[in-house]
Amino acid sequence: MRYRPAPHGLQPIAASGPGPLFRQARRELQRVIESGRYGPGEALPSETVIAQAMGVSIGTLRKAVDELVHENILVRRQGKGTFVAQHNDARFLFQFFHVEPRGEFPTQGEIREQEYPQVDCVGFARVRSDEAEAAALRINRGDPVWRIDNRLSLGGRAVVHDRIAISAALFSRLTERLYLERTGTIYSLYQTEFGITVLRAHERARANASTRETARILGVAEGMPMLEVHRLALTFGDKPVEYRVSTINTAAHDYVSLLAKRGQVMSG
Amino acid sequence: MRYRPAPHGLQPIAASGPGPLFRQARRELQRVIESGRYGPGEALPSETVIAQAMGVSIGTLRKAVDELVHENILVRRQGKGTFVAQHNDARFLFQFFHVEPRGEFPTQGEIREQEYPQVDCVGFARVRSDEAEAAALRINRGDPVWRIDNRLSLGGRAVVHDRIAISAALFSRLTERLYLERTGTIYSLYQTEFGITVLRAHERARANASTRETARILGVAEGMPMLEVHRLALTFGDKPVEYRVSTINTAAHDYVSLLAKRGQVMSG
DNA sequence: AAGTGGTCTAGACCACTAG
DNA sequence: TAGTGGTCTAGACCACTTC
Repeated sequence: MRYRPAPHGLQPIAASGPGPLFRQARRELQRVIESGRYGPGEALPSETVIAQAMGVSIGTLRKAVDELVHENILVRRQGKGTFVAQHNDARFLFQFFHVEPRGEFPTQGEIREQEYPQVDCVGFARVRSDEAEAAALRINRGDPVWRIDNRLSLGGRAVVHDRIAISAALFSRLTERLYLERTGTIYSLYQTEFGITVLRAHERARANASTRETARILGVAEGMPMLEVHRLALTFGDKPVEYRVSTINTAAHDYVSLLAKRGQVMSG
Repeated sequence: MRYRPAPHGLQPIAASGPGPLFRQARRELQRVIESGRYGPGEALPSETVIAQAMGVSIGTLRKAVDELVHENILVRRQGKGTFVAQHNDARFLFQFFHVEPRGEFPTQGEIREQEYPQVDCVGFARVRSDEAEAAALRINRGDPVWRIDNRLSLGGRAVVHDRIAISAALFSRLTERLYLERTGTIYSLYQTEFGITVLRAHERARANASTRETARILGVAEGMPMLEVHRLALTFGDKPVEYRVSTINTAAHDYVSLLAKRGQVMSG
């Protein structure tokens, strides 16, 4: 008979590595998830099984899972199991979209129902990366990237021009057709077709006069004050995945800072 | 002998209220903190004492404290105790200041050392609230507010014009002198002098041409694209405390979105 | 040495989901 | 009914701070 590895692929935590036990358990869990052994939307083994496989108590294992749930890597569903997070879940739709119609600040715990924008692709090309793209994606200047331009509309009005750059080496299988015929968000495409999960992002905002190109795409006058958001999306290990510049017409819309949404707070 | 209440003021959790036990414990803790029984910077009784007083196990009590720590209401210090958070702690200095010199996105876990701005007051007056101030602070239009204008400088360059509005009824004891002679941030002043702790804030950003007033204060040309951040700062119970409009010259600086800073994520 | 928060355990019981 | 995650307990031991 051939040797058969444990079907779950989980290693017992023996050599007392650095840090507390629950953090080692967390790393081991993350290792298995990154390995692709459990894909997006799949259920992990039950907590008791994992705890036994790792040789830790269930309380310790739960603390490890808590951290991964908190970082949106896992999702718990009571009575069903613990699942690898996927981007087409409703709960992640707005994790990276922060433009809303202008309005008053919400009162009390009021939750504004958000609209997801209509996306129209206005440019798709394989080009050589410019300075900013290369620096953000940590590739060499001139290395090929896919550069995708989209117009985002809310309530029928063009509000955002997105220019997306992703490494052509990393997304070599990408085609315009694959992109246009996707269902769901582009982050869902990254995850489903390329196995790349966007976990978090850096965002920096500034004001700038609209360029001719953006003015044309959004139908505004050239030189209008526009809000420019530069985003670097990261996957496991803080590896850069996507560099995106969103140019927003804030005549009737706002960019809503994330700390606004719920009683969350930095861990410091 | 006179009856003497328990010195800590904590009530046992008897009537099984709504939700799980640790959440009731959390509410009871928050109640005592809001009551002012323990002021900013003061230590709470030890976890074992609190747990006994409430009649819950230490694990349950710790879960309650975990939540309050996560929302920056409490701070744990191993070996010393659990303390009510105060705003002049170094860890809260940048919780509400998000302007940085333009630069590349940080690589890996790199931590940028931030500079705290020099603040110069350029206006202090008691005026009748305008539409936006009244709506944000949930007072009647025309109700008096303190309106404070500051110029914030980084590296010797004027970068931000802050216009702050706070209810004059809520901060009736405020004087220009008290404001000017404060040590620390204005949030520290709210907390120390008025017992009002800012816990979190809503922020919305947009681009706008600079007004004449802001142009003068910051020394830029009128009509330049400026980044405008509207912030509503809240205390316990999501009660509004301060409405602030920050107008930022983003020629050489960025507004850094909070989700950038660490692997934190919304709780959903 | 004494007191604090931090970690870890082993097990009981509850709430939810599915067949 | 069986399996999952969610809560709660009681206690042991560790790491850090202060005296």
